[in-house]
Amino acid sequence: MRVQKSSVGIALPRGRSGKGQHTSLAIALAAEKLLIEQGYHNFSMRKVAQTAGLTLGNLQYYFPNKDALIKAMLDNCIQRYLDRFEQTRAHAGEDPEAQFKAIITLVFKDLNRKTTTRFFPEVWSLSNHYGHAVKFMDEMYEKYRLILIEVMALINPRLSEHQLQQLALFISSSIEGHTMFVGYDKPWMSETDKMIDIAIQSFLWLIRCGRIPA
Amino acid sequence: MRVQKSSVGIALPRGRSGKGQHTSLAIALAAEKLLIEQGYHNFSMRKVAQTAGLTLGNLQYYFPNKDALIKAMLDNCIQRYLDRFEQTRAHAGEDPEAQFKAIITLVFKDLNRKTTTRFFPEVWSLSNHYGHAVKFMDEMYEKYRLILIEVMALINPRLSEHQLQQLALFISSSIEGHTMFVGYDKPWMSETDKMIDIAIQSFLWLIRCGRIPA
Amino acid sequence: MRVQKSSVGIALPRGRSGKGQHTSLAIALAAEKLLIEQGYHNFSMRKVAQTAGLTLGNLQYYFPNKDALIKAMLDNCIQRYLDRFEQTRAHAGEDPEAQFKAIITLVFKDLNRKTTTRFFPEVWSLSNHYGHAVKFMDEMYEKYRLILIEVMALINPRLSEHQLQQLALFISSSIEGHTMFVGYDKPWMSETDKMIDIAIQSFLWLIRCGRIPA
Amino acid sequence: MRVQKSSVGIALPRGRSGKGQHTSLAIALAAEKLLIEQGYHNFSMRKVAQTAGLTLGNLQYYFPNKDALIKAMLDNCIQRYLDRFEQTRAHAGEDPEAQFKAIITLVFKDLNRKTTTRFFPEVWSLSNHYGHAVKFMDEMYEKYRLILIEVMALINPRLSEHQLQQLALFISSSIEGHTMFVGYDKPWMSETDKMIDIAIQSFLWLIRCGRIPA
DNA sequence: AATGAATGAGCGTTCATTCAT
DNA sequence: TATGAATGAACGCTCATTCAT
Repeated sequence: MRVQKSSVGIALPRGRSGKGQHTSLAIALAAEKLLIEQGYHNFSMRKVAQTAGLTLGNLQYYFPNKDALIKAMLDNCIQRYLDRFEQTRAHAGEDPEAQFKAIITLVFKDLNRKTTTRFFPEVWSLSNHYGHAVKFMDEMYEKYRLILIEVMALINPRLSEHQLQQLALFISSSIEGHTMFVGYDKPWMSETDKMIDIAIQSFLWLIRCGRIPA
Repeated sequence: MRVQKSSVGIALPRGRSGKGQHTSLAIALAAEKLLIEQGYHNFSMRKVAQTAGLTLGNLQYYFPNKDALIKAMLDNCIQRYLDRFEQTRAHAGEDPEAQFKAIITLVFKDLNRKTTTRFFPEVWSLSNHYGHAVKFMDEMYEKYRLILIEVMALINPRLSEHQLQQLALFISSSIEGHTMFVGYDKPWMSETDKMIDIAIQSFLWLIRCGRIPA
Repeated sequence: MRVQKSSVGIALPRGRSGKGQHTSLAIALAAEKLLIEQGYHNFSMRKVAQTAGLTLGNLQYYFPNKDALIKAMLDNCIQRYLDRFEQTRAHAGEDPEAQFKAIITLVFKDLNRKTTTRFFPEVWSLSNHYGHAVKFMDEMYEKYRLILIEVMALINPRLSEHQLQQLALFISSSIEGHTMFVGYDKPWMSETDKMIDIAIQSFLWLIRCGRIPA
Repeated sequence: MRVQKSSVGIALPRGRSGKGQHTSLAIALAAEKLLIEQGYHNFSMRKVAQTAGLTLGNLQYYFPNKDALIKAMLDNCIQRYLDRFEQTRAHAGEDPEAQFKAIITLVFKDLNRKTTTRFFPEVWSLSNHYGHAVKFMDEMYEKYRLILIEVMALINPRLSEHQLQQLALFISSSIEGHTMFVGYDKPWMSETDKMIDIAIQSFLWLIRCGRIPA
């Protein structure tokens, strides 16, 4: 395997310096677009190459096999989602309850986006037979829950670490489950706001008064 | 086994008479098994044939194309899931709250089964690009919600039709969302019982006191 | 091979007695229709069975293989074309020249029919690799030429047998060649009458004054 | 061999640069050979690949589908036939009548070649269900007729454009029709010369004295 | 970095044919 | 006569991957 050398003499893997880095990113984005637009069963190296405007040979210079490409695509994706969470929380001001409401609302509204509606079910399916998707999900949802935990702890400081963990798991799972029903082009898309209402009510009730098991 | 061959010589669709009906069913089950075991991206006519112990040619005598096979598999599957709901409810006695708890518990526990954990994410993904999967989901979840609605109406008769609809949507969506987290082989599988606890608590609170939007 | 016995005790091949004979004919006609409508590259036992409203199994009871079916179809077809020639000639009255003009006109006009335009090129192509099509063509065109010869001999009795043979070959070949140009849906279809004009002129000139080689 | 690879890096269609161009041509020729040898109903990508000494995958790298291959084969073929016409005419000297005789003789003699006898009926059949074969025939025969028209106009300058068109159509159609009768391995192959005699006589008579409709 | 060429496997599908009933 | 079941081969096509340049 040929290795590119950067100007400071450190050996870099393919496509990690200068133009290559840019191309790698473009490929990851093209791959994500293709996955969303066509689904995993239409996700092929050839089509990614076409979507990215590359030749197949060149694509495979950057990502020598399909697994590597999927991994890169997921890695690129996870970061963007986490950034969104953090930003929302930062913009929601100091009141913990307002922060919580903002996050729940954000995540729910996000389900309406074609990108989210299409992307996650593919990943969930993928995670049943492709190891890296499992890792992707673990990392992503872990950080997601962490944010929820921090906010919930402010709302009700009496909750133990364990109880917070379980609440976060329940809440995040519940929201994800709406993807297939209120997502983009799904039959209950127009009911999203009402789902948010119900969700916020019941989640806040759980945080404040629920007898969450220890 | 009922034989539908009529005495007036009307042609039957393939695989609907005697031996054929049996083979058709065996194929649908083999297909389901394969989908669960290997995922949709490994779901091919050849592999279904192999799983069912048939030659490819013979499989395609029964199901002339892949769509027809998938349709048959889903149709076969939907019925079995709905039957389970009904049975559970029937066995749960007369108390509506007990019935509700039994159903929620059943559905949650069902998520632990490998079959369920693997099957549904594939269908959700499928439903983004295969029409019949959409229809399958619509029918299946509609009946599922109907059962929830009936029981909830008994628990709190003041809830309007609309409110019941929305509650059912929220509850069923929330439960489905746990598939990827407490399902078979998933990292939080052992927390299932605690999730059930939380779920039942918050769902019952919603049914009794929640200000569900109209 | 099972052999049916007729009422007089003579063994008949499949499908030659009573209902069977009728079905055999229906199959031959369905086969011809399919060939014309879809071309030889879409000509399969299955499609013939479907066109004829039979099951594949039953079709193959009458014609145990594809060759036998094609043979039957061609045999059935040849007779109908020859009958048309004879009838035309009979209806054209006593004047030989009028008879000749009538035949030429008939054959040319026949090229405009979808049936003829589509059928013959398939047979010509078939005759390059399927023995029975060669035999079909030989028989059919031989009788066709015979009719031309009889009429031409009346127009110019000085022509030798050999000369008549060659004239008939030239004339029939020339007309057949128009199939691909003035046939049904072909670019020069509307010029058919003018081609008939030219053809009759030049053919009559040849018959009367041409120095046809001996 | 000209190499078309440009220096500015513009992507070329597959098989147009260097080695690829050579392979593309070899494939087209192999395809033609197969069509002639085995007929269209035996014309498959696999057999073309085998004839050309390629793997199926590689053949489909050059021609991504069967249509593209057939198109390339026909396009390659048409040019060679037209070149022959032009050459013949050029070599026939200045006398228009001699040119005409030379062309008619060439085309007739060409029918005796296995290549021609087998190729054209396949194309005629193809043109009933494959669009590009229609285009192939239109272009090819149009140029063919154009050459005839030019020569005939010199023989009899009084003929109108329209009359020339019709004569050319009649003459070319008539000659084509002989393919199935005096072609390679056909029953009247040995009579070719006599057919040429008759054809030239009657065609020249038509050109000079025929009352060709306006 | 980038391209074009090549391989071999697998896919969904159609088909002629055989056979038991 | 007629039907349904089954086989095995072939087809057009897409694909991941490898390699030379």
